[in-house]
Amino acid sequence: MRTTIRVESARMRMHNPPHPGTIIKTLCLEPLGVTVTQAAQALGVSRKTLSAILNGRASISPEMAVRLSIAFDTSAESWLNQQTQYDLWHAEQGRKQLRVAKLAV
Amino acid sequence: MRTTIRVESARMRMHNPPHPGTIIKTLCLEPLGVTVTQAAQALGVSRKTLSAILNGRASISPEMAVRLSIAFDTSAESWLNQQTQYDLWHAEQGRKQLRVAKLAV
DNA sequence: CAATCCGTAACCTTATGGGTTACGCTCGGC
DNA sequence: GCCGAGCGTAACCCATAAGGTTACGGATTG
Repeated sequence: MRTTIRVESARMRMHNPPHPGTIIKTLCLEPLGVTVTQAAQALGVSRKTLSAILNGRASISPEMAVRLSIAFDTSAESWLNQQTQYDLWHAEQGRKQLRVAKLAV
Repeated sequence: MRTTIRVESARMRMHNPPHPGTIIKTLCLEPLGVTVTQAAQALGVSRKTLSAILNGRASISPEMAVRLSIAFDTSAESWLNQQTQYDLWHAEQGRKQLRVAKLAV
């Protein structure tokens, strides 16, 4: 079974997008009744690494996205895109502080 | 007659996506006749930093994506997505080496 | 009480983005 | 032929961050 994760479009996004770890917890682990320890072992990473992601203290790395895609039969792309949206939103918060000249009109 | 069947999915892309730096060079700098030095100054980064990106030795960071969006009047998201696709393709190359157990069927 | 589960601190390694400085190469104009 | 502009990049520094191991304390449960 393939799980489809729906991501809001860039234009509709006005609020802080959730950290991907939140999605993993609520849409993957809890429905399956899998503990963090079990999931970490299945993913082949330490409990600390998974815990950091679940609690928003670490990002989804490209390799982790592939691991998630295997464990939960999803697409690695969807996980990485969620991380991208999350990172982008935070980067946009500092847009006005950047001193950048326009090169194209 | 020989029939070529093309199978391509998000999970296993056939072609190595170009590094975002290639896009910047060919679609942004060259058409505008802007030198690397000029572009670096406009973007507010060092020549070394931009050069590393243009030559595929560094990634597009979220902040850099916002800088590019200002300088070239594009969307930061598109730049970051290009980087994501690039990273993902390389991460997928090591998929079989990962020891991951399935948690969902 | 004992066993789990979990967050996380402490500590280490590796990787990477970004800055500065400096070197050598190439190329075009004078 | 000389000189400056442009460029790649090495060397070196700093900060951040992912990932690992070990260990601790708190919460929950049999």
